[in-house]
Amino acid sequence: MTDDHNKPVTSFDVARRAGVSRSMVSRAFTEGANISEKSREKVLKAAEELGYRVNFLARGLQTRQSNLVGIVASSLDTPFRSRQVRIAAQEFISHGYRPILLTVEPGDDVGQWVSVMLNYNVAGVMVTSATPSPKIIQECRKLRMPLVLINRGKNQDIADTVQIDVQQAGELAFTMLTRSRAGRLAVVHPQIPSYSVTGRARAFIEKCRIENIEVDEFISTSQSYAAGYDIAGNIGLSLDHIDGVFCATDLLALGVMDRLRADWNTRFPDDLQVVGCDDIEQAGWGAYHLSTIRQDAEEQVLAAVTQMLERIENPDAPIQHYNQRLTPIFRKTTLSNYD
Amino acid sequence: MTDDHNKPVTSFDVARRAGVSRSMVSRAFTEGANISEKSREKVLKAAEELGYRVNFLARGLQTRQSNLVGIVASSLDTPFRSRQVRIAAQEFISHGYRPILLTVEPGDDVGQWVSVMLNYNVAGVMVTSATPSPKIIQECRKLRMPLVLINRGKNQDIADTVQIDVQQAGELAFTMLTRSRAGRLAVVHPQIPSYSVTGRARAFIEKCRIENIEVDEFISTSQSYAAGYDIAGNIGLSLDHIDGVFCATDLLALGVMDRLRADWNTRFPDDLQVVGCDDIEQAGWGAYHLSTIRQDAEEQVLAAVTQMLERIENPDAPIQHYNQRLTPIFRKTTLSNYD
DNA sequence: ATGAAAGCGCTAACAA
DNA sequence: TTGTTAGCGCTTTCAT
Repeated sequence: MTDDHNKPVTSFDVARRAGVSRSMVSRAFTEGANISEKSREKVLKAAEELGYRVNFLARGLQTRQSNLVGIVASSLDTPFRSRQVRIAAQEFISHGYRPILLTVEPGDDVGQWVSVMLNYNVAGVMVTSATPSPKIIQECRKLRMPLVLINRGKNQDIADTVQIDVQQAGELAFTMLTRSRAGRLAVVHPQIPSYSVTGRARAFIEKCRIENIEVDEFISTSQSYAAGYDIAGNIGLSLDHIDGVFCATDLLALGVMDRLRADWNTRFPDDLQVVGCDDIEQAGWGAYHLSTIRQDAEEQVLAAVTQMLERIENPDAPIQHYNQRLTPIFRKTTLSNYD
Repeated sequence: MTDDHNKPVTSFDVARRAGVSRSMVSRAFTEGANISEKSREKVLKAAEELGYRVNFLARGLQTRQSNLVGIVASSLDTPFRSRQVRIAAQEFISHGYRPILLTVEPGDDVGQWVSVMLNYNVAGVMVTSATPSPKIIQECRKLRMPLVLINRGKNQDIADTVQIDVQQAGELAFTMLTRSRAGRLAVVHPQIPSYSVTGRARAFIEKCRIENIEVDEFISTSQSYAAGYDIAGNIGLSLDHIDGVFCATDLLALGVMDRLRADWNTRFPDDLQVVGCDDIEQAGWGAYHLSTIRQDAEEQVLAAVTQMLERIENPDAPIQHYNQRLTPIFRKTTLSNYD
């Protein structure tokens, strides 16, 4: 305990103290290495006394692989996204990887961040935000750097992806709304296009066309609660001829409901049926009981992590696309369920 | 473009292609290095063509410092925590650091994770979850590894901290509740102790004692919405003699409100005044309009990041404690404001 | 301004 | 089972 030196302690120091070679130190800290129990204990003891810790960066340099992975995500403080990230981080960690978290801000170029990850020799990158450019995706591929995209569309089959079936989402919403009472519908979705969110709205509209049901389209400024609250100002004006609305995002739906209740005293589902999408925790809260389409974050992220681990294992395997199952959740903003 | 080799390209390859030495490549990628503009361009061009990227791990090995930092957080998918983490990540990134995110699960030992960070030569660690043991804190200190704790108490002055004044929080809640109508109060807080959450509840109770006001204590199983919803079953039974309740957490408050509305048709603030703490986004939602005590996540995290950067700069500076300002937010679950 | 050489802390191939 | 040697990819004196 007398070593208050400032110098970080290296394997060399441990080796000397334990009276062995540096290799032995390395072996003592390597799973399943060829070393006698006695030596290992000797080394571990010396290491303990010196406060030695393996430098993973140096190890990675040598083994040419790090157990770092990248997670690039936007809107991290949004319920659905934070859940995704929590699960992803947890899952990676449980597999021995350490996630570097890169948050994407509205103006950012996702590709830039993916690119930054390359500097760290990460074992792979998971992105759940805007879609990186094909160019950067190509680069990853060329560098054999595993890349998995969540809900960014199939992207010309050049990266592994996990996504919901937007078509199914749109149709499901339609069915949930019209099952009991066919009527005049509406959809609200954000202005800024996004594969998954815009996609489900488009699919919904398409389905309405096919079924010959009129549908009003309300464009919000974003996918947030506040955006829903705002746009509901317009929806309120059309309340007399709309009886069902599909909000492309739960958050949007919650905002819409609160505004409509406040300014028009709307009752759900009697005056208006509402269906959201995602199934965030808040959708189930007592103030809302929102009927929605569940996109299971856990299943989604687990699938993505699995894809990534598999690709790390085998970089040349064919591209994979995991299509996520969607589940209708009937709570109290729709009139009836499937029975 | 004909180099589809599998080998990662190194500074050596770039040097050869550019017809210079490896040192020059290094210089070309180093801010303010001694290199002519002409050479730099030459190198950059060659690098571009080869798809070269500096290996930060190797660089870190050499310079003995990495721009990695650790964030260890629990309950990442909770509104307040996810906001903290989003801001922290963003802030670190904007300062050129890359955050490694370690999520702590209920059974986990925080110290273990802090310890893991040490393997990566991180520049520092921020923890916003359970408190690491004094032992690990000491170890960090010994290794001169910057460590900043958010809302974990002052911890015997051995680590930098940012925290709210729990005393003030408790008193503020008391004042908000009793300003207009003194009465019988209650407090709900989670069973599992935590410096900040338990602290404010204790302070509230203490204040009640001092002011000679009776206070009922309800212990919830956690700080979640669901826990609030559950415990409200008990609160409902006492509704006839309670007219104000302080929930140690906004989430708890929201759960309490929903349950009380559902089962006892309680109106806020007429039947019962409620004050939460944190000021998460949902507290301001139309369904709640919860009066609360704001703990500004942005200010908090910025302060923590600043502390960390300062300590990286100067490891021997005296320990710092940042006491965060609390702001009462009067919305619609209390009868009046300060005026 | 540039190049040669040494070394960061580690692991892996090879000998013994 | 253990030690020796040679790098991993980079930066950094120190000459030139």
